Amino acid sequence: MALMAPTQQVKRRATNQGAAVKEALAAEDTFRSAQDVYATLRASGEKIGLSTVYRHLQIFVDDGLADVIHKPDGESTYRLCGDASTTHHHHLVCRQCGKAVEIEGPAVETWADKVAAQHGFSDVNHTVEIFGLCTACAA
Amino acid sequence: MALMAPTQQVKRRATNQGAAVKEALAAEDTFRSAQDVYATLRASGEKIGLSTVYRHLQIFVDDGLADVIHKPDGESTYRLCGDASTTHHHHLVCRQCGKAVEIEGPAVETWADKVAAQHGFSDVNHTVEIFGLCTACAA
DNA sequence: GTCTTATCGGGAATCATTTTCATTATTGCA
DNA sequence: TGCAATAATGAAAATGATTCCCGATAAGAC
Repeated sequence: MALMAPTQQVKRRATNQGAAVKEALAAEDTFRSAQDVYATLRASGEKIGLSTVYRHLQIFVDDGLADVIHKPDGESTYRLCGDASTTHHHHLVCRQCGKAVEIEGPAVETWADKVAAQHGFSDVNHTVEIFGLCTACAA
Repeated sequence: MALMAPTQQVKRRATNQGAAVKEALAAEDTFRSAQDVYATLRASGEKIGLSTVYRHLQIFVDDGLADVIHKPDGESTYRLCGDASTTHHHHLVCRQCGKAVEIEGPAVETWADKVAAQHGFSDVNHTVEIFGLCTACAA
């Protein structure tokens, strides 16, 4: 249940598949679903299985290399977000194309902690995502 | 895609099942899953189908009577939150038992709108949820 | 009471994600 | 460099929440 655990890279083998998934994510600054990444890789001739895509995406999250956003329809989307040392941040996401901008809101962080403390909640954690239509999709 | 659409109650028949679902939700101030509500109702002898539970929960959301929170594991949880005229608010949720406290953060609202505007995003929307362990569950 | 039709509900169908497990490929080490 | 130990892979099956289908049921109108 430990939260906020910093980087603690577990021994990990270097494989083509792992690199391919990372590349696919790195190629776009949008949040993408596992199914989407899988389809893209297969379309580009990559030899990889769906399970493997899921596995690597989860690994990136565990290692703090990627962020996840759970869309309202239940699908999980991933995006590389610097290494684990990167500051805590949130996202402004286009609900149409998934393009995301990293944003910070120091005030929000402190506010969240304060509110939680006032109600006696511990081991606090929060999610803040702003959705909208990017200029491109607004057309 | 119209957001923030205020109450526009469609003609709706009064049924035992609908009342039962609402009662089940009203009995607790926690976010509960459809499966959970269904199990509770059946356990208490209520004659109702799973589809019906889903249907009513969705209706409550559409009518602005309930709020939804999509848990990281993909499950959707519901909670009655006043009528549609109730002010926009967020939640401080216990990730263990689901107990929730309604909270407000006017500053967050304006911040979100400003950030979105700065990046040219329109039709903005946001989700802010604070998770933690309530005093009861911290034990 | 009777008719019209919204609502039910059980089961099949979806769909994303996870698990299983036999096969394959990396890495550490002799 | 060669090889054993074992992490990684992937195809198929399993899971689990949610939705769809459609004949049966019941609420509201007259």
